[in-house]
Amino acid sequence: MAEQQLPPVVARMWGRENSPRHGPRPSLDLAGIVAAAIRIADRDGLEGVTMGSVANQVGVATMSLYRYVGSKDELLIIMADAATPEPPSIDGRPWRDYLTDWTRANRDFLLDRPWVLALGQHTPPAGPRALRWLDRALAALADTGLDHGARINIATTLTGYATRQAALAHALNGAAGRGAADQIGGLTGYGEILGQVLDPDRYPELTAAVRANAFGAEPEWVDDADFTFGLDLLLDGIETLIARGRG
Amino acid sequence: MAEQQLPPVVARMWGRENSPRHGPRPSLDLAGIVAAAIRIADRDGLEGVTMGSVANQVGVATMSLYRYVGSKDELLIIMADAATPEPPSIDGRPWRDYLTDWTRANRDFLLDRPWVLALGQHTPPAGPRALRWLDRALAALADTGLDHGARINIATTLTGYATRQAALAHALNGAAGRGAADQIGGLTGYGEILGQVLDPDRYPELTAAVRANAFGAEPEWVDDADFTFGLDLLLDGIETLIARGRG
DNA sequence: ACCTGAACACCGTTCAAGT
DNA sequence: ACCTGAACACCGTTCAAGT
Repeated sequence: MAEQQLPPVVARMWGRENSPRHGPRPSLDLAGIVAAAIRIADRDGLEGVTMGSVANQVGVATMSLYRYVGSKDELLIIMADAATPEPPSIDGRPWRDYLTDWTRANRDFLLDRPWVLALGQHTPPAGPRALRWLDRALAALADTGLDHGARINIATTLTGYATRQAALAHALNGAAGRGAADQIGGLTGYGEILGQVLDPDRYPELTAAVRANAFGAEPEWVDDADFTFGLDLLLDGIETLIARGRG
Repeated sequence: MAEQQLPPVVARMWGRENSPRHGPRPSLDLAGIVAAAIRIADRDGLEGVTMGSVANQVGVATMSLYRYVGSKDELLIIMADAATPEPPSIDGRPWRDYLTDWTRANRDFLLDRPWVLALGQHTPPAGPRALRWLDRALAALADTGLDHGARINIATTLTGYATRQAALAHALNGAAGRGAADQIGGLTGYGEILGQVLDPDRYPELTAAVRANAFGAEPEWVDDADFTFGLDLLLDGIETLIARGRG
């Protein structure tokens, strides 16, 4: 009975549609459609993903897709989860080692598939893959004495960090993009743009930062050293918290 | 000469288009168009914002807008910046006090205008308002002995945290939405959904968390206590860093 | 029960014509 | 130099008709 009140998207992500199954066998399945859509997104970005292009890729009429997904929005949500890899495995490592790896893998996956970034994180994790990541982070923190709420919070904060970092790196490196957003980051040099536009009276600190070349000509300020820097900030905070709980 | 190579969006955000100015006076200006678009987004969300609806709101034909913006994408980027308030003022407060306030104000603004979340953070900050926020964060950290790179990094991490927190809170509270994404968060009870869907063997830790009621029936786990919790994690990390630099 | 052709409503953008 | 009507290409979605 409870099954019935699952939101349709969630039900579909977990293969829980009630499928009556008589009459002609379906010539497709959701997984095939989603895989095709992911292939298109990997090749052409998110704006290449069209109900038409997906149907075409799968060899079917556009309207047939509506037998398998409620709407394009639904398809996008399901795609984002299906495109997420498995989290790294723990192998008995201490929590700090593992979560460093976990967060970096999270960022790397988003750099590989930047279109997942564009899909936004407006949805609490609800797909099988997203929840695996959450589960693994909780497992890594199992022996720290932190309660479930704190552990969930930490995992959330770390994904947030990975997401932000990936978005920034992508924006600054992404000379490839066609959209208006991509004009800002690309080859032109972010620091130079700021230098041209800032009034030193209203933006004194930023002006100083630009003059100190804090935004190098190359987008080095979002490279791996910076990633580690911010991550260690977070992990130090977590370590403090654990010590406090024990002390 | 340098002015010329500003990306068009940036030039427009800072009022730097080269305006030849003869012939009939324009009956509109960018600011008016952007204000109208923001009004629509506040009322109807982002999907209410259409070149047609904006033009209508401003009393002009749809195509006239293309005299003022290069594309709809550009308009959205400019909107996001224009809708950002001024950052809180420092008033000589110590960095930790101020950055706490700064981060919370950042989140609150995004909760007020959730459509800015949907616009994504795929662009490095380039508008007058976004850069004011960055400048103020740098100012707060001026006396800490951290270099520009570190200070920029910290500001970035804190905005990332505010964004993530706002996105999550909005998703979990947002029974109001129409999209497929909003079905997951709303009234149904996020914890209940997880409970129905999780296989305890593959998701042992999450299952335990759900049983421990870590995702209360009310979405209390993204409330203010949680916000402060994660933020303090970050600030503790920063404090450690500053102390290390001085020691 | 599934697939599909035709059709609808809508939307971003271009262009040539007006003043 | 600005505004606009007409038109184009495209897209998500519905529905009734086919098998």
